[in-house]
Amino acid sequence: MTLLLEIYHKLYTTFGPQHWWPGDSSFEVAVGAVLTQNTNWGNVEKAILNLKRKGVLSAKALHEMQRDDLAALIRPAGYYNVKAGRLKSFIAFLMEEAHGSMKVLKKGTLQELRKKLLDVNGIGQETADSILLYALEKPAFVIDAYTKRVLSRHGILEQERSYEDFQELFLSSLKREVRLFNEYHALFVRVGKTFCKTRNPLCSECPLYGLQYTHG
DNA sequence: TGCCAGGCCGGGT
DNA sequence: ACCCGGCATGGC
Repeated sequence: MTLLLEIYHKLYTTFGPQHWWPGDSSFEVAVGAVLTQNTNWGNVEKAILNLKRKGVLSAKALHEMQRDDLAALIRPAGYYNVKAGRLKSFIAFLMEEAHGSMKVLKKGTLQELRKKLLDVNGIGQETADSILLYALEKPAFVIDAYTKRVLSRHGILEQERSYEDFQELFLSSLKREVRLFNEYHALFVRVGKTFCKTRNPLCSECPLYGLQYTHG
């Protein structure tokens, strides 16, 4: 068994299924992906709840809304002016590309959609992959701060390495399945939150403790 | 109370 | 090709 698969099994055994991504629709998932940029998920939930209460959690409604009005609603998510612009950029793309329909957008291929998403202002690699995986159900492996931190703390790949380097690690050794990629990334967030906080050094409580030490 | 949270952009070197 | 400042709220 490969190292990456072994890590997956250890995490899954410890934490069980994570049931990601929280959201009632693929559109909501995509909105959440933008709002959660460098932001606590709890704050994102408050922002999304505001949109739901106003009845504007749809491409059409948000497309027609003024940027500043949207900003006021998503205020709890932080960076609200920036994120209001980013949401409107994404929605303008969705309207242009798929008449505002996530279902229509889903018809594209992973590579084609990834390239187009990266051209949208405010969508970088992690957000693009999150939308691809969790909203559009394409096998894109999401690399985030937790993934990098957990892997680097266990001596598998240095934190300074690029997004592509980390992603290649997974793509080259795992079967490209949505179900696996979904659960795996969610498990990294889980283990990161539980045992791998920014401040804490490598901790012996972690299910991955003692896995592999190539340095440190 | 300061630090942190499921990044990204634009300008500078 | 990197490096950095800016963007902001809420919870512990």
